[in-house]
Amino acid sequence: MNEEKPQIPEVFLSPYDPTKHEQEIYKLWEESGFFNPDNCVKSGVAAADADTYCIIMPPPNANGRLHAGHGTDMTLKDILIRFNRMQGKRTLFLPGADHAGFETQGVFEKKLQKEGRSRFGMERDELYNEIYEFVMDNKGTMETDLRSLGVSCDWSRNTFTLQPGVVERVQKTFVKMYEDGLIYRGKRCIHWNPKFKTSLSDIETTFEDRTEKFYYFQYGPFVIGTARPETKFSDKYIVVHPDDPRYAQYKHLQEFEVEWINGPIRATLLKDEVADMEKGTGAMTITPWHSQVDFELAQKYDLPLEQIIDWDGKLLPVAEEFAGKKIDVARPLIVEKLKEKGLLVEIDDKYTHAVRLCERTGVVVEPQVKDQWFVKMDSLAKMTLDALDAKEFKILTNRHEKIFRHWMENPQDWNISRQIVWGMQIPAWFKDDEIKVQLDSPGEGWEQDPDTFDTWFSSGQWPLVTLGYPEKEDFAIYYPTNVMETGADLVFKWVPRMLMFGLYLTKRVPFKDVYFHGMVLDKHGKKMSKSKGNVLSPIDLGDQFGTDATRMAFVVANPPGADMPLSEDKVRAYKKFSNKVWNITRFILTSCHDFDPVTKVSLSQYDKEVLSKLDEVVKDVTKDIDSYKMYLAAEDIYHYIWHELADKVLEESKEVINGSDTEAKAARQQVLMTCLTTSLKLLHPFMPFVTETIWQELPENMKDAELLMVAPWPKGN
RNA sequence: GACCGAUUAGCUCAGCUGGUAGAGCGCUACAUUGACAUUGUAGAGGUCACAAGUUCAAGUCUUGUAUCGGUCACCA
Repeated sequence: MNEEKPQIPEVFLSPYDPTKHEQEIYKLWEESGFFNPDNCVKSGVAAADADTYCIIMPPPNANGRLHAGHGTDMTLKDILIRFNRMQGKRTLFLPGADHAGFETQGVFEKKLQKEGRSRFGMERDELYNEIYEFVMDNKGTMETDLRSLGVSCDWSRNTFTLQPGVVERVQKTFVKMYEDGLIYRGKRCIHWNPKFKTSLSDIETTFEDRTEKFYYFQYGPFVIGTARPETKFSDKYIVVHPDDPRYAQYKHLQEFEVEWINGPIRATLLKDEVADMEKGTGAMTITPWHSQVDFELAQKYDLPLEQIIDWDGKLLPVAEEFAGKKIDVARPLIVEKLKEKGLLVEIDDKYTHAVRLCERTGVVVEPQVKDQWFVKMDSLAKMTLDALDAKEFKILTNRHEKIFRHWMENPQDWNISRQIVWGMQIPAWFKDDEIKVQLDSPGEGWEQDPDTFDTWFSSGQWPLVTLGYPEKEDFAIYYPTNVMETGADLVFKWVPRMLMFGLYLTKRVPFKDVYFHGMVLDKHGKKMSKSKGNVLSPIDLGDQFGTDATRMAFVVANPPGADMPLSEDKVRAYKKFSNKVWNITRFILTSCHDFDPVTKVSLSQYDKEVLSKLDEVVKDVTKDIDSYKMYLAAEDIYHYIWHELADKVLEESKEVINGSDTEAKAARQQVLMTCLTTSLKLLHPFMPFVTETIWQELPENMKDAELLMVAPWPKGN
C-alpha cells in the first residue's frame, strides 16, 4: 500500500493553512525585486520597450490601520497590477502615505487631551515634531497592513506627503498659480470650526437636518424670522423682495428707527431678489459676518462688516450683557429679553433646517469672515470638463460621470488655508500690509503665513509629486497613469483636484480611466461603524480566513460604483475555495508523479474538449479584467476551478489515470498539468498567496517561471 | 426642493446590445474512511415592486405609480 503512495510534497498532506505561508511568500516577492519595474526589465521579465502600466495608490492616512474600504481599494488595484505585470508590461504600483492634515491633528489632539495637555500654548515646531513622530510610528503599521494584504507595490518608490521634495513641489505650484492669477488672498465668509479653530472648505462639511426653534421678532414695522437670534445684535439692514406686495409702501434704502435687543438702532431697507417671498414673512435682516448669503449681499451694497461671535464661538462686546457667553447659552437669554421688550411675535418649534457640520468632528460650523487663500475654480473646472468631453479620460460609471459634471459645472472657489500646524506651510510672507508669495523669506521683518494647505491641495498633486514632475524619468515614462481606482466618496474631494492640477501643470490628464468603487457595508447593507460594532477589518479577516479569501470576498459581486455588503460567511466561502485549489493540486500532483515527458502524447477527443474549455476561461477572464470587470472574472475562475476542473475533469480522469492505457494516461496527465498551471495563473491576481505557495512546490518541469508573480499570463488560442 | 440609483429565490446579489430566470450563502434528502467533511450528488424555493405601452417576443426598452437609498442645495 505504502509503495503505491506517490511522492508529493509533504505540505499538501494537510489542509492549506494561510498563516503558515503568507508572510514568507510576501518576503519572497519583495526580495525578488519584481515589484519594481526597473528590475523586471533588467531580468527580462518585461521588455525594455514594453507598454507601461501604472497605478498611483491613493495614499492611506499615515495615522491609522487599514479598514474594509482599503480592502476593496487595494484588492481591485492589486488585481489589475498583477494581471498587467504577468502580461509582461512595465508595471508600477506606486505606494505612499498621506499626512491627512486636519484629521491627523484631530486624532493627535485627542491623544494630548488624554494626557491632560492641549495644542494651544505649544510652540509650532514642538507640536509639529510631536505629531511627526506619532505619525511615523503609525505609518509603519499601516505599511505592514498593506503587505499583509499582499499589495504588490514598489516600496522603493514609497512617498510621504510631507517629505521635502513633495513639500517643495506643492509650494512651487502655489507660487505659480498665484503668479498666474489662479490664487488670490481675500476676506471671505468661510466655514469655521470653533472647537478646532480652523477654517474648512465646502467639501469638508456636511449637513444634518435638525428641528429647532424658529423665532419671529418685531423689527420696526417688519416681522423678521430667524433661527439664530444671537447673531442679530447689530443687524442694520432689512431685505425684502422688490416685488413683494406686503412691503410695496416702503422704498429701497428707506431708513427706520428700530427698537432692538440692546436699544434703538437705525435700520435701512434693501430691496433685493435674494429675499424669498415664500419664506417666513418675506423679510429678513442680515448679518454679513456670520452668513455666506448675507456676506455676498454686503459686498454687493458695500455694507459694513462686524464680527459678533469670536473664534471660540463666544459673543463679543457688541452683545453687551451677553458678551463672553457661548451661543447656545446666550440664545434663550436673548429670546427672553426680546420677549420682555414685547418684540417676540411667535415661536415656531417645528422648524426643520439643515445645520452645517464639520464632517470629521461633527462640530457645528460657524460662518466667519477671514483672510484666506482661495483657488479660482472656474477656468480649472472648465479645463477639466473639456478634457472629459474630448475623452482624454473616462469615468467608467455613468452615474458618477453625471455627478462629476454637475459638480464641475458649478464650481465654488476653494479655500485652501487651514489654521493648523500639521501640514505644509503656505509660502507667503507678510510685512505690514505687504504680501510676497515665494518659497524663501524675502528678508528681515517678513513673517511667513502660519497657515498650512488644505490636505487636498497637496494630495491633488499626488500623481505629479510621486512620479517626480517635472524632471524625473518616472514622470516621462509613467505619466499619464492608466487608471485611478478609488472610493466613490472621492468623486469631488480628490479626483477633480488631481485632474485640475494635472491639466494645469502638464496639459495632460493624470490618468486615463476613473474607476469608482462603492462603500463596503455590513451583511445587512448598513454602514460599518465602531459604535454599531459591525466593523470588519481586512487584517483580522485575513488572519482568520486567509488574505486570499478576504481578497476574493472584496472583489466578487462588487461591480464598479455599487456598494457591497460583506459578511464573514462570504469570506469563509473563499477560504474553502483556497483549500479546494490546494487539494486539486494534491490530486493532480499525485496523478502525474509518474508522467514521462518524452512520451509522445496524442490527445483524445475529451482531452481536446477539456483544453478548449480551459481556453474559454482564459479568454473570459482576460477580457473581463481588461474591461475592469474584476467581479465577473473572479467568479469565472472560481466557477471554472471548482465546478469544471474539480467536479468534472478530475472525476472523469480517475479512471484513465488508474487505467492501463499508458498513452491515454500520459495525454491526460499532460492536460491536467496544463489545467493546473493555467488555473493558478488566472487565479493569481485574485488569490496571490495560495497560488504562489503552490507554484513554489510544483516540480520544475511544470513551470515556465521561478515566481508565479512574474510568470507569463496564459494566452487563448 | 434638485439630481441620481435601487426594487429578481429565505438572505446578499449577478443577469452586456430584448427570446419563457442564475450564483453564493442558507434549507431538505442521500452519499462518502477513495484529492478535498473547508466534500459530493440530487432537490425544494421566484406571476423578476405595481400599472400601462412598444414588440411575434420584456427582469431586459418607454411612460407612470409606490417603497427604499444616495448625493447636492437649503442656518432669513
